[in-house]
Order: sequence, then structure tokens, then C-alpha cells
Amino acid sequence: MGNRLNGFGACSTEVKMACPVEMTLHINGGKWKGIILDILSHQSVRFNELKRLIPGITQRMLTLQLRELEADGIVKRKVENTVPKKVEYSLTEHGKKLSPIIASIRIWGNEYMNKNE
Amino acid sequence: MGNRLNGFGACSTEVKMACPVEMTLHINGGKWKGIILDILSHQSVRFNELKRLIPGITQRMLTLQLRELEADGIVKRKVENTVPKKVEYSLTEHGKKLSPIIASIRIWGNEYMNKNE
DNA sequence: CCGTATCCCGGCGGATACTG
DNA sequence: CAGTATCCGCCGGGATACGG
Repeated sequence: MGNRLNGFGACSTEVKMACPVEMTLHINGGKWKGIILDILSHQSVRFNELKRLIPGITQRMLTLQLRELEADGIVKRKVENTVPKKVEYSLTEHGKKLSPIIASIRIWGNEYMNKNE
Repeated sequence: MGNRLNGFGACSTEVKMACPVEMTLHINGGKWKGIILDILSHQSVRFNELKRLIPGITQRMLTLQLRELEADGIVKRKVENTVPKKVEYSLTEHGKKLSPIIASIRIWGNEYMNKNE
């Protein structure tokens, strides 16, 4: 049910929430976070490759959403200081626990999109 | 992976999306939809009771979010024309398929909120 | 009891240009 | 290659009042 706790949870956007469902959806609620997590749940990816895999996203938004996911402890950022620079993004242990959920979500979404055929 | 299809899916907000994960998160992405679905996944509820169960929500927002969920085929609205009026909200068959996902999401959220204890 | 109708504001996200 | 910096428009959502 509502399942409200005594305390409040916090996340990078500093919005306080008591309901864990609200919380989770808020953390993954950015316009591009769904597809980002979807991709990262299958592989580690570099910045520009991520950009290439997500048609329509701007550099700015990709950076912002990745920074939030990082601040929320979902995504890991590994910098290799070569020239040119190389930055690899992957899921943290906590983020990996989201993978099965993302998978279910994709399955549901596919069914939903094909419901009138 | 990105899993983009040839066609596009549509939902009540008339935003076109190709990625089923984006689609699902968008459908459930309103500020209050998470907790609404969480509640409805356990019981059918009348309008005012729903309002009571969701502290902070306004009548306007509750109506709007319910209307969107209804338009997206997630929520069913049953009107009993008594005096005073009685309106009961519940999940559709399609909406019920979201319940296990909501449950996983709640579990993850709880873990997340207690991660520093 | 169950909603609409208005008004209004903050901030998410787009476009574009620049940098280590 | 992997980002910042700046500007700005739009609309999600809050507050409030009214209606069947």
C-alpha cells in the first residue's frame, strides 16, 4: 500500500519523499534515464557511444542525467586519462539490482505498444 | 538494449516514443502516478479515499493523473450514480500486469532509502 | 462526493557556442 | 573525446474558487 515510513529518503535532486515507489520513479524519472539504464544494464559504454545509441539526446542532457544517476549511486564513472580522454559508464552494484526491473518494464512496454494489432 | 522498433508507440500525452522502457516510464511518470498505482495494485478505491491516502495531493492533480492513467488504459473508472455520487477506481487487466513491477520497485526503493544505516 | 476552471510560477530540458 | 556555459521557452503542477 502507500507504505509511508517515519523518515524520509533523499536523492540528488534533494526532493524529500516517504514513498519508496515515488522515490524510485523519481530517481529514474528524467526524460532520458530509462533508456540510459536500459543500455547500461547490458554493457558498459563510453560517453560518445552512449550519445550515439540515444538518438536525439544532447551532450548537455546526457551529461546532466549521468551526473544525477551518479550522485544517486546508480551509475559509476571511470575515467582513463589517455589522450584523447576515455570515460566509461557502468552500473554500480546498486544499479545492477535495477536491471531485472528495467527488463520487466521493457517487456510490459513492448506488450503495451503492440496492444492494438 | 536500446531496442528501438520501426514504428512508434503513443500514449495519452501524445508523445511519440520508440523505446518501450521510455514509454513505460513516461506513462507512469507523473508526480503522483507511482503511489496511485501502488495503492490501486492492492485495492479498488474511491476518489476521496484515494485523496486521503495520498497526503499533499490536490483534487485537481488527482483528477488529472487518474484521467491520464485511464486514457492510457491502466485504470478503470466505475461510476455509481447514487446521491451522493460514488466513483470507484481500479486497475484494468493491462494495469494489473504492472503490479509485480510496482512491487519490485517498492522493494528496491526501500532498500535504497535504507542504504546508509 | 466528485469533480472543472483559472491563474501563475519554477524548473526541466532544448539550442547553441565554447574548452581542456 | 568529453564535457561546460548561457540563454530561453514550455508545461507540469500548485493554489484557489466554483459547479453538478
